[in-house]
Amino acid sequence: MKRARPYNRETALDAALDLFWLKGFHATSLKDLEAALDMKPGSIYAAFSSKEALYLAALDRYFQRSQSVFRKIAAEGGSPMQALADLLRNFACDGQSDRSRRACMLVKTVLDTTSANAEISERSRLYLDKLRAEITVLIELAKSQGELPAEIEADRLARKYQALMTALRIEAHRGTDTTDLTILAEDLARDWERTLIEAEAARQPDNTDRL
Amino acid sequence: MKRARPYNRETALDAALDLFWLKGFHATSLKDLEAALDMKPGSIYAAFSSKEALYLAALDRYFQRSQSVFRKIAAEGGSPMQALADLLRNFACDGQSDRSRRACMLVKTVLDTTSANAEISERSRLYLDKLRAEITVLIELAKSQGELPAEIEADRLARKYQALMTALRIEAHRGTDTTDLTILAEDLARDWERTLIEAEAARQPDNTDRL
DNA sequence: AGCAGATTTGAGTGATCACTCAATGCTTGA
DNA sequence: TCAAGCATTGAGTGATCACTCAAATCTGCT
Repeated sequence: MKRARPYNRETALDAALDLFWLKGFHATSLKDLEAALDMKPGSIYAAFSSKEALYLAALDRYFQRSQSVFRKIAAEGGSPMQALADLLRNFACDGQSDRSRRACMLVKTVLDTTSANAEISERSRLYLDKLRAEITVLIELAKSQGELPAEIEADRLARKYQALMTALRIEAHRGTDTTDLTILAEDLARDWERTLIEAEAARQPDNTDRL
Repeated sequence: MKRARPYNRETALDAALDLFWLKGFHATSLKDLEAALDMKPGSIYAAFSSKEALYLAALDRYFQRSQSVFRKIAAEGGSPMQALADLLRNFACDGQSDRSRRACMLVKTVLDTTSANAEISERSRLYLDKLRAEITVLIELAKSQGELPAEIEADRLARKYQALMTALRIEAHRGTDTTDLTILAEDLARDWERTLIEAEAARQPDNTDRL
C-alpha cells in the first residue's frame, strides 16, 4: 500500500472546482472526485466532511475569484463602464477552448439545484447577488467620476449588465464558434455602451434647470 | 393489487416534462417519476424504454411547444419585431409563480449535460438552434414587410434576441421579484427596439444611392 | 533508533440507482 | 360466460451511490 504525499488543500480544491464546474453537483460522483483529487474517500471526508461541503468550498473559491475580477477593475482606476464593456468583448476571444468557454458556475448551480439542495441553492444565489453588488459599486464609481449622470439607477444597470454577461457565457457554453460569439459580444457590448450615450442625452433636459 | 386505469401518454409525458424541467435529468430518479406519472417501473419502461428516452421525449414536447409560440407570431401577421419585444415584456409579468418562472428547459439541459449524455446534450443544442431559426424567420419577415432594412443580418439579430430572452428567463429562475424582473424586461425590450431605430438610421446613407 | 500522534488507506456499509420479468388483473371477442 | 391476449404490477436485479473506520503508514520528537 503506497501512500501519496500529503494532500494540498489548494490543489485539491482547484481540482474539485473544475470537476464540479464541468459536470455539476449531481452528475459528479465520489469516484470522479477520487480520481480528480487523487485522494481516497477517507482522505476526502477527513478534509472536506461531505460532498456537499466540498461543493460549497469549491463554490466559495469560484466566487472569490470572480469577485476579484471586479475589484481589480475598480482598483485600476480607468473608466469603469468601458472596462465592463471590454469584459464582455474579451470573453468571446479570451479563452478559446478552456474553462472560459463555460457558463458561470453560479448560474449552473442555481439552475440545477432545487429545494432538495437548499444550502447549495441559497449560497449560489447569494454569491450572484454579491457579484451584482460588485458591479453596482463599479457603476457608482462611474457616476462619481462623472462618466454617468447622478440620476442613473446603479442597481438597475448592474442587473442588466449581469444578465448580458450571463447570456454571453451561456452562448459560449452552447458551443457557438468564436466568430459568431465575438459578433454577439460586440452587439451586447455596444448595447451596453449605448447606456452612456442615452444617459448623456437624458442629462440634457436636466441641464435646462441648471443655475 | 389494484390496477390503475391505462396510462395516458400525453398526461404522462406532461408530468415527466414538468418534473425533468424542475429537477433536471440527473437529479430526477425513477422513484420520482413513478410518483409523478403514477406508473410503476414496468409500465414506464414498457411505454418509454429508458429514463434517457423519456427525457428525450419530454424535451421534444417542450421544443414543439416553444416552436409553436414563434409560429403563432408569424401567423398572426402583426409586427414581428414588436411581437418579439412584447414577448420579453410579457415574460416578466405573465407567469407570476408557476412554470413560467423557470429557465428554458433546453438551456438547463445544455448546462447540465456533458459528453456522458451525448444524445441529450446534442439534442438540446439542436432544438436551441431550431428555435433560433424560428426567430430568424420572424426577422426575415420583418425585413420583407419593410419593418427592417434589407441589409440587416437576420441570423445575427436572432442570436442576440435569443441571448436576451435566455438572460431574462434565468433572472426569473433566480428568484428576482416581479418588480425588478419587469424593469429588467423593459430595459432589454428597449434595447431590442433600439435595433429598429438604429437600423433606420443606418438606412439613411443607403438612401443616397436610390434611383 | 524507536515511540507517539497524525494522516492516509481501501475494503466495506446500507441505501438507492436504473432497470427487469414472472405473475397478475383487465379487456375483448366469441 | 369464459378463454386468449395484453397491459400492469412490484418485488427483485446487479451496479453504483455517498460515506465509514480499523488498520497501515508516515512524520516529528527524543
